[in-house]
Amino acid sequence: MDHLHDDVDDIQDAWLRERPDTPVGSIGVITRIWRIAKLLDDDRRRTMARLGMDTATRDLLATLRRAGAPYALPVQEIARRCAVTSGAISQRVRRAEGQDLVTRRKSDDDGRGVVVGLTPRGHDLIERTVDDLLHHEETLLSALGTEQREELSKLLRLLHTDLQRRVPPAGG
Amino acid sequence: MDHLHDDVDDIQDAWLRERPDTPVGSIGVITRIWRIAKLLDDDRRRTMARLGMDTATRDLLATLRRAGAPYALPVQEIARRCAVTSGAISQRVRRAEGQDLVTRRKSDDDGRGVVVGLTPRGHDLIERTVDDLLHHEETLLSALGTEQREELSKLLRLLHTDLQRRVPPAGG
DNA sequence: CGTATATCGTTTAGTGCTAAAGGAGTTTTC
DNA sequence: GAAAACTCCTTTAGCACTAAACGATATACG
Repeated sequence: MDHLHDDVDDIQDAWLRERPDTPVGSIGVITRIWRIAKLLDDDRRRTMARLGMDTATRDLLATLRRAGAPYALPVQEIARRCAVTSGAISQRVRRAEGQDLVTRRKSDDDGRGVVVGLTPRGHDLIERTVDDLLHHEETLLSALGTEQREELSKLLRLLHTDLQRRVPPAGG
Repeated sequence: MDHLHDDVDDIQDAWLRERPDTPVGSIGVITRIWRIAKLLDDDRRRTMARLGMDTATRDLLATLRRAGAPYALPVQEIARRCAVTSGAISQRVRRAEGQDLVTRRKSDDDGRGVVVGLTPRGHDLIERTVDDLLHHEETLLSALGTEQREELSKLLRLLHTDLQRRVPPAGG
């Protein structure tokens, strides 16, 4: 039996009290996902600040590193993989370029296209950061046992897949 | 039959391929929560824009409305309930005050304190908005059956409760 | 072919957050 | 009961995003 109770239960109860006919069923999932995402975001921002980085740059470098050699992708593809607009990537790249972490070059195939690649400095930096972060985030989930984590992943995957169909991505 | 596969599986597989010794176990939960939160955020922003509102103002008005009569709370308490800094609330209140949706008055008990209350206009606006939004968000979860939704809520509540202990709230 | 349409990346305006600093009022302590 | 410490709210600087507008190239079509 879980006698666990959180702020989100309060929110749901409050709407039920104030407006008994309003459907409150989505709150338990949606508001909790929001709140957890915010806590994780705040935590990651601080962790990155401690390492002299920021979350946006980390996301950019990690995406390029993960792509495998030669650690380069077109802007459009980075935007898709990071789930932000191409304008956001443009800004991220400009910032990272100024710190010599990435380079831009025109695409060979397409005169409009720009390919962004990791510099050695950028490669180094992400290499030194990614393990730290993933170890740390492992501990953030220690409230959940292996089985609970798998069950949670499975349900979130189902919801994520469906929402991607339902909600148009942030335009490009 | 979970032959389901999403972008997050790709991210996890890519790290495993590129750095076999890095612990990737947290990705399936944390990255998915992030992505889902972003999709929900984008969707809510658009829904609110369509209704001539914005998500920050909605959050403020909803918090006051939910508190019940007389629909007024001190800034500090709003910040806690909305899980943002008091500086953010200060800005939200200033914007909403300009549209005659809320009022500020000095607290009787504490010369430092400020109490923010809904105006009739603010009450009206949130009343007209909240049902629409909750009905809409109900449909966003329709990929999940009743039982899955309850299981998901339960696991998220467990994680949320634990993270609130672990991660310091955004100061303020 | 040449014009219309679409796509790619960038830029800009607008929004909204955190963190940190500051002014004002309150509580604690000796 | 005065000084120190704390709390409350606001303000500011800095970051980062979306949406929309804009040039530049690429593709499609009659």
